[in-house]
Order: sequence, then C-alpha cells, then structure tokens
Amino acid sequence: MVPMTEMLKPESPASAEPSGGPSRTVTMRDVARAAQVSQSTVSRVLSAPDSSAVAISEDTILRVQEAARLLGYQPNLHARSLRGQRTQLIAMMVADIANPYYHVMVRKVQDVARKNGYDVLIANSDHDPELERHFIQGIMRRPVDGVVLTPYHLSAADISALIERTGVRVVLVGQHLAPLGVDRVFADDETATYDAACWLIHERGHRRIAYISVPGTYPSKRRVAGLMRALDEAGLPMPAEFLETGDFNLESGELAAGRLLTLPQPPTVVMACNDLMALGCITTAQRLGRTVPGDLAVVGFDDIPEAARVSPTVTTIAQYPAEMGDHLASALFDRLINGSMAPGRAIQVPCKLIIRESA
Amino acid sequence: MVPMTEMLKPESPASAEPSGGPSRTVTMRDVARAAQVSQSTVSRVLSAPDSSAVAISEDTILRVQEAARLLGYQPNLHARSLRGQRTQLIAMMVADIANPYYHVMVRKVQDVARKNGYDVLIANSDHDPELERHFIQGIMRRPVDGVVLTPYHLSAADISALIERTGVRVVLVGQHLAPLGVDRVFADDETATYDAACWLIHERGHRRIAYISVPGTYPSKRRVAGLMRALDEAGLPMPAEFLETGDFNLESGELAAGRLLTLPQPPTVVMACNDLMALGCITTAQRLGRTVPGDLAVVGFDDIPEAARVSPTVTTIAQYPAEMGDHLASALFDRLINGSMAPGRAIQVPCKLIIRESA
DNA sequence: ATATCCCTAGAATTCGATTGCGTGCATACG
DNA sequence: CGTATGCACGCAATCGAATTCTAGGGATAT
Repeated sequence: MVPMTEMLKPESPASAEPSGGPSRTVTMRDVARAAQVSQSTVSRVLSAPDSSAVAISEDTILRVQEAARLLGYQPNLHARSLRGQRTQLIAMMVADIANPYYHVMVRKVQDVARKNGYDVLIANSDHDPELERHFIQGIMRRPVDGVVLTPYHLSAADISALIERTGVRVVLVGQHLAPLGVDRVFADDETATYDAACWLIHERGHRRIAYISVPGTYPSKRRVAGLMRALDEAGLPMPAEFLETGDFNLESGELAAGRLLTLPQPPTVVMACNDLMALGCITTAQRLGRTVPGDLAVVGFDDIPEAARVSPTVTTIAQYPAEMGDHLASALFDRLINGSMAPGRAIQVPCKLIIRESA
Repeated sequence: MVPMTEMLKPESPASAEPSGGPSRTVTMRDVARAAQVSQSTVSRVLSAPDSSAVAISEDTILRVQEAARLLGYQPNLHARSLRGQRTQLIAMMVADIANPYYHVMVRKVQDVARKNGYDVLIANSDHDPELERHFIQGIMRRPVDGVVLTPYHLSAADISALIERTGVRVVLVGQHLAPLGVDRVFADDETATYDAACWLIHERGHRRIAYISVPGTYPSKRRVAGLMRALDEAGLPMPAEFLETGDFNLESGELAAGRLLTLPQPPTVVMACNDLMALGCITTAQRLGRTVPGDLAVVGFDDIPEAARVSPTVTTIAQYPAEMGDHLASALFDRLINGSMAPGRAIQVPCKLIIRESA
C-alpha cells in the first residue's frame, strides 16, 4: 500500500505519448527523471556540454543529451531571463515601421539578432513623446539585453535612467546627445544639407529656397541649420514664410507645397526633410499645373526606393540605412557578446547627393 | 556592534536616492517593506485593486499604491510570465518586413497590441522553410500568448504541434490549411486573378498571357489556378515557356521578363504574382525598348503604394493589408482577452482590380 | 585499515510574482 | 461567557532554470 501522496509526486514517467491530451511542457525535471540524474546535472550538461565548472562523466552527458532530444526539451527562456543574466532579447524602437527608410535598418538588426540567437521586440513611436516614454517603461517592466533606439524626444537623462535601472546596453540612431557608454549611428545630415544647398545656389542658380521641416525633432533642426549656413555664406535671405512645416508623411508634404505655391512670390525650389514629403510636393505642384523642375525644383532626403521610380525621379540626399543597420547591430552585439565596455562611439555614415530629374 | 551580515541583509530603506550607485531594481518585497505589509498583499493590491479574491482594506490599498509610486515600482514581466498565465507578449512572423505589402499589416497588429498592453516579437522568414521552423522553435522556448503567422511552408501539423505544446492562440495570414481553433485571414486571390484574366482576354483581347509565379508557395498556386481557369474557359493555351518563376523580389521580375521577351513568340501581357516583380517586368521591358502597355502589358498583385506612382502606373490587383491587419488583430485579441473558443473562422477579404496605365 | 583527496552529482537556494491555505483578530450569536 | 462567522492579511509553495553548497563513493596514500 503506497500512500497517495507518494504515488502522485513523480508524474508517471511512462506518459511519454505526445498525443495524449494537452501534454504539459517538458522541463528540466522531466529530462532529469528520464536520464536518471538530478535537475542540476541536466543544467550543467545542457548549458556547457564540454567545459563546466564541475566535470561530468561522458556516460552521463550522453544519457542527458539523448533524453533531452527524445523528449524534445526546450529551455524556457522566461525562466532563464528571470534567473539573471541574459534575456536573449533586444528591443528596437523606430519612429514608424511603415516608413521605407526604416525597413532595411530593421531587417539588418533583425537578421544579426537571429544569427546571435536573439529575438527582437519591435515598437514604433510615431514620433510621439508619449509613446517614446511608454517604450522606456516597457523595457523596465520586461528587461532586455540590448536596445536600439530612434529617439526624437527622449532626453539623455531618460536614457541614462533606463541604463541605470536595467543595465541594458543601448545604441542610438541619430546624432543625439548620448550619455555614458552609448554608441550612436547617424548620418551626417547637416553637412549633406549644406552641400546640397550650395549646389542649388551655385550650380543651379536658385535664390529662393524653401524648406519643409518637422519642428521639435533633432534631425530636422540639424538639416535646417545646414541650409541656413549655406544661405548665410551666400548672403541670401530666408523669409519666414519659406520655412514650412510637416510631419514626415506624404500628406503633410502636399499641404505644405500647396501653401508655398500660393505665396505671392513662391520659391523656385523646395527642400524637404524626407522623401515622402518631397513626393507630396511634386504631387501638389503637378496638380497645380506647375512643371517639376521647371517651375519648382524639389529635393528630398533619404533616397527611398520610390524616389528613383516616380516621374520625375527625385533628386535627394541618400542615407544608407542598410549600412546604418549594420553598424547598429554590430555595435550592439559587440557590447552584448564580447562585453565591450568602450566609451560611447559616434559612428558617422556619410550622405550623398543623388542628382536626378526633380532638381 | 552590529554584525556585517545583519547590516547588509536588509538594504537600508533610507537609500531612496536614485543616483546612488547602480540602484538595484525595485521589487515587490521593497514595496512590501515600505508599506509595512506582506509581499502577497502587494501583489493582490497591484494586480486587482478593486475586485480580488480576498478583500483588502481601503487603508492598506492606499498605503501600498503610494509606496509603489514612490519607489517607482515596475512589475517584472519575465517573472509574471514564468509564474503562469499571460506573458503579455505576442509574436508575428511575416515573410519579409521590408516588403511594403506587410508594413501596414504589421503596423495594425502592433497598434492593437500596444492598446491592449501587449508587446510584439517580430520575425521574418524570407519564405525560408528553415526560418519558419526556427520561429516555431523560438515560440516553444519563449512562450507567448498569441501568434500571427504568414506560413508558406509550415504544415497544419506543425501548427497543431505548436498549439498543443504551448497552448498559444494562433491566427494565420493566407488561405492555409488551418487546424483546430485557428482563424485565418486571406485575400480571395484565386477569384481575383480569374477575374483579371477574364478582363484581359475579353475586354482587352489578349490571347498570349504569361505568368510569373513563385513555385512552392500557396498564394502562387491559387493565383495560377485562377489564371488557368480563365484560360480554360476561353479555350486558350498556356505554353510551358509562358509559366515563368521568380521569388517575389524586384530582380527576379526583371530576369523573368528578360526571358519572356526574348522568346520567338513573346506574350502580349505578363501577370506577376506580386507588384515588385511586375515593376521589374516594366523596367526590363523599357530597357529592351518595348513600350508598356503597347508592346507588353503588365498586371501586378498587391497594389503597393509605388504601383500608383511609377511611370507607367501599374494595373494591379489590390489587397487590403490594413483591413487584413485589423481582422488579424481583432481575431487574435478576441481569443486572448475575451477567451473566445470559437472554431476557426475563415475571414475572406476581397481583392479588387485596379486598372491603371500598364494594362 | 584508516585517513585524504577528488570526482561526481544531488539538495538547497535564488530570481520576482502569484496563489492556495491558514491564522489572528473582531464582532456576533446562542 | 464560549463558540461560530468573517474579514484582513501573512506564510509558504510554485513556476523553470542556474548556481552554490554539500555529501557520498571510489581511489590512492600512509
């Protein structure tokens, strides 16, 4: 007569039938039982088959590995995360997954992460300060090993606080004020915008240059600064009504162009803070019966694939998001895998003016 | 003289300075100590302030909430996931994040997830069977509450096994063989392709129709079937050399078009399995000096934004990924939040032929 | 034959939150 | 006055894996 409690404690080892009911997930204990060893031995074998702190006999190792294989054991990463070290998880926050500019970057990071056995949490902020903070909160609730951020509103203090509280490794997209050991990858957009403006002024003879910016964002600030520098040097004015605003999407570009073209003295060229808004400008110009670039020249930023395929093709300042994604991923995993503690690096990826039909 | 160990055990409650060293993450125990209650009480208060299994006094609730707020307590979701029920996490596998067709879908799911307090794990499979299996493996290692899948190679058995082992709720993209209680959202692409082919034959008088398929994928199979049905009814042949193959990207479309146009008797129209390949066709045709649609008409599939902006604009069969994303998300969260156990639904989203310049 | 050391592996603890069970106290009732 | 009812809350087990501590067994040396 075996007591009831004694009978229930070890779940019958014979229940190896996979199709029998909602087969509970198989844990290390199950593997241990099947291999006739303790759970800790299983852990030691599976986490470092060869070199462990304590030696394990060849026979035991094989028995454990075989049992794990038979039962289809998969370690529970939630448990592993909880216990301490690595979560095998990184998070990436971009402004908008639906913006072509970020696609390749996300892809790259994603691919490198998978190769390193990491999963990727994706979030988009829509350039919304609230959602950016929400993302930080999320990381504090669900710790990750690394973070790739495209901050538009977050301050260096916010990011420092995140690092302080979670110990997460951070890599930034954009020439942002970066705290401590944070690498940042960015395009040299001030210089690129300056160069493009100089080209418009000196090679193409434009004297009335408008700009569509996105107030409150750092990239926009820097690009406007580049333009101003070129205008200053050339002794050209920047009328207030030529400084239009949008919010990175196509429609806002259409609206801004509409306002610019109905001015008593419209500009001869519009530079936009990204290609989507530039495309919007072209659409509006054509709808109003203007020719591009005859009546209005347009210069974009990013060089999304579409820019090369619309009519007229768009002159734009190319960024290299794939290259940026590469730098982001390798910088992050350098710290994650190799444990690099190097001070924050500023990795600058050059831009390039791509001259097409629209200017 | 207080022993060292005694001094170290309780982290001095006075160390509320946030800038004092690597301030350890604050747990429920800390909150409990600050509020002078047990850790379980904190849990009960914070997880269900109003209706809990056991009653809690108003005073205690306030004290706990205040303490949590002061200490900036954030629950650890890894721990919560481990303990049991919800992980507050869903995973989404698409074929390619960089394909415009999926963007809106991802966005929608992402947005709905955030509104429900869920994070989203993203993975792309690149139509690679290996990576699809890798994704399933990943879910078994890191359990999630729900999954949105775009399976191209996974079998119903694979998906069943996943559900069996993890209890995850699943929603599929595509008219896939779906097991058990799995909803699937798909476009009616067989009918749409059939209709488009009929239109090409009867309204436009085409008799030499080529198709660029992607072998081994379900959507491609169905679309080819739709075309064949239309050809059969019209008594038209389908020469083997007109059945070209690609792999969903632009370059493969260019290559396929190159082969078709150098045939002794080239087709008068090419239908492609997606817009990217259709764009490739147009590029090649123009490079070979053919006019579109004069010498070669082209019909795509998806209606990505670019299709409306290239020259010539592309006639294509529109899918509505935003609508599909909505259905996906609401179907999934209906099961997650409301615990719906309804049998698998087949949610069909119609397609629509968009007639533009290329055909 | 007994002490010593090493090799191996089991037991116990930890991570942070959840939860079934139980207990102390107060009020109510017979 | 003694026991029943119930409210508010604490104890301790649990989730799955990693790690540290400890004990047993075998081999070798004295």
